[in-house]
Amino acid sequence: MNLIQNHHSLAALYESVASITAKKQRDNLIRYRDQAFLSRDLVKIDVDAPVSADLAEFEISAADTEALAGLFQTLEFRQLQHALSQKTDLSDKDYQPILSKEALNRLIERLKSARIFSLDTETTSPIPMKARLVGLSFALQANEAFYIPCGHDYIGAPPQLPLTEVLNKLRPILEDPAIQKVGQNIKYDWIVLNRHGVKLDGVVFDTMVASYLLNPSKRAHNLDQIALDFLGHKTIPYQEVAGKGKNALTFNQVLLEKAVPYACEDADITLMATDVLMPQLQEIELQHLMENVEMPLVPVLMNMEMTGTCVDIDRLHELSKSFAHQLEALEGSIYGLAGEAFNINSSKQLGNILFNKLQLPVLKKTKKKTGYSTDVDVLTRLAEEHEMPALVLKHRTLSKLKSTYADALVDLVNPETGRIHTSFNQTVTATGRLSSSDPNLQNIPIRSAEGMEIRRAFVPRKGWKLVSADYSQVELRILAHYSNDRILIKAFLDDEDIHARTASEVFQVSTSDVTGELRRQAKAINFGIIYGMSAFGLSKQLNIGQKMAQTYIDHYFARYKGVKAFIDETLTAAHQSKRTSTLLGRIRLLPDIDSRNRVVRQAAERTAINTPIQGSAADLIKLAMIDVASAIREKKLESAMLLSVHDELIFEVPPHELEPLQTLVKEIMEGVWELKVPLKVNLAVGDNWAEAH
DNA sequence: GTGGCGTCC
DNA sequence: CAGAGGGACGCCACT
Repeated sequence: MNLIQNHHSLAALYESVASITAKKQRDNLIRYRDQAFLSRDLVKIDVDAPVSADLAEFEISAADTEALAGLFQTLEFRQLQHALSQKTDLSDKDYQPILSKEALNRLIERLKSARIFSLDTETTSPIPMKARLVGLSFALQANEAFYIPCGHDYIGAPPQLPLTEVLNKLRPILEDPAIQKVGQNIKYDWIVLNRHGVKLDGVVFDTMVASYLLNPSKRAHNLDQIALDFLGHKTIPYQEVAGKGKNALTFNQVLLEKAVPYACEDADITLMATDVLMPQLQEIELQHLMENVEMPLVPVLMNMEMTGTCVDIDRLHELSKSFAHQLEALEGSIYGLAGEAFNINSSKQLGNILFNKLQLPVLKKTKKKTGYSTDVDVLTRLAEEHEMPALVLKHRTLSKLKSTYADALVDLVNPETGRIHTSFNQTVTATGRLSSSDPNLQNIPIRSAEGMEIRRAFVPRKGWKLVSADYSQVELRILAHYSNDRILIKAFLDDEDIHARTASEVFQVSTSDVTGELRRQAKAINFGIIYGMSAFGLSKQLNIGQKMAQTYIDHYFARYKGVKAFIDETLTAAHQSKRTSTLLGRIRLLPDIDSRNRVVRQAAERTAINTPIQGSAADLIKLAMIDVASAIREKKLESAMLLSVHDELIFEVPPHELEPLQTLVKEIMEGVWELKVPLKVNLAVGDNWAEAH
């Protein structure tokens, strides 16, 4: 039996079901599949493995057909199916364009006296640091919304109110903290408005963030999804308005006839969704997290993104050139050993050379068993038998550094600001962490010497310094707190080297006899505990036998009895409640915790253990970011928070603020929450990110 | 669009 | 007996 776990096979399943169901049903099924996949808690069906790669030949057993039939009859499915089969119905909607001063004045009067309203911006780009404002929409009550176009410039576009005038008139409302606003992904609009000279205030709710808190495991929290999930409403597809592919229009080119209903619907749905989401947050006690953590974090992230980070473009160019030279030399050597030229970046071609031509032993297949694995593990072991694998590894490293960092970062420098503006996404990770993209500044290299050179290209503005503040062993401290483990707590109270302490306990030697090697092994054990690693995993990690690994784990739990108890209790609670939660009450649903499939169930159990630890660390750093940001504002410091990398914050600091900034950051971060062990923050200062570490 | 791989915490 | 480590993002090849 094979569990449907990915989009591809689920799609295949639906395709095959479709062949045995009516045509109409089939269309709905196919349209349904994204949603079905999304709510992993809804669809969980075992089917026989595909008999061929051809999707059409996917076979389902009688029992599975029955299970599917059951699925089709669930209320949730039928509702979604119904919603999806509907054409968007605008007949009961009152959506109006605002084209005259009089109409704008009337709208403004209503906005002034509104209890709460939603707003949405339409722009020329999905990148808020580049977007130009094209229009704004507002909704004050359900089924009614207004769109103020002020930048549609296609030939024949009707006369519109000038952007400056619109913003000047709206400014007192938008900047009034007492007038409550809601939005969908409001950080985007906040940045766009900020760049157009309007400092939004009074933002109390973001539907995207709310949807995320209710179920952080969902694939997406966009408005279309929210409309479907929470309102059973099918929204106007963006493609219908702007087209798709390379012919897609930017919103300034969209006809008003199409723009008005689309833009109005966004504001309308946002407001209606707010009414549904707010009580749901209250019901499961997420309101505190929403009001005191996630919403206050939004403008903090906005400021970080808008400030951006300075990079030394010349250095990146130099590095790219140097990498290119080294890659060329490596290619020559590798082709020589292979006896032919091939694409080293293709694991398929590389596998052919290594395992067919050179007849090296196959140590591992790829995940889907379709080919030979050539990952770092395999190549490292093969390096003992042949010269080529080591050269390929070197090639991989340099190729990665060149393409992903040296070359890509340069392209993301904003021409207006000369800096790199990452996006911090607040609604992506299942645990509560932030993620960073375009570019991802949370995975800038640090381990290898060449990687460090990339990090060296991250610099402060002229005359300033970079300061980093990182939580020391924050996850293990949280484990100590949760488990109340005697040994762990004492170790942190005494500010011991935690991995050395573990080595001493597990290997039964005095701390003075802990060698580097023992400490390394203990470190792997500590992380293994947090991640729920098995004896198999540990044995692979440490290159020891599985028996030995199991012995280590047994020794660990014999010494750290509190940790053992914590894991047992957490699992019991998870099985009982089908969820797991963090220090601040963030939740993660665990639909698979009682799965009859052992692999699936155990994965859920690891999640149940890891999420409170990883997620609580995320809670704490988010709180710290909010407090540090307000302290910087209150003390009127020039220093700016630039980045957050899971347990670390990076600041750009003028020389005269170095001392006060560091004191303040350390105090706030260490004092952000009282645990049974102290929180510890390490500070570093430098002229680039490599030095400030 | 998916799979393989590698970078980070 | 297979499958056995949490969370991300992004590049390249391939289909």
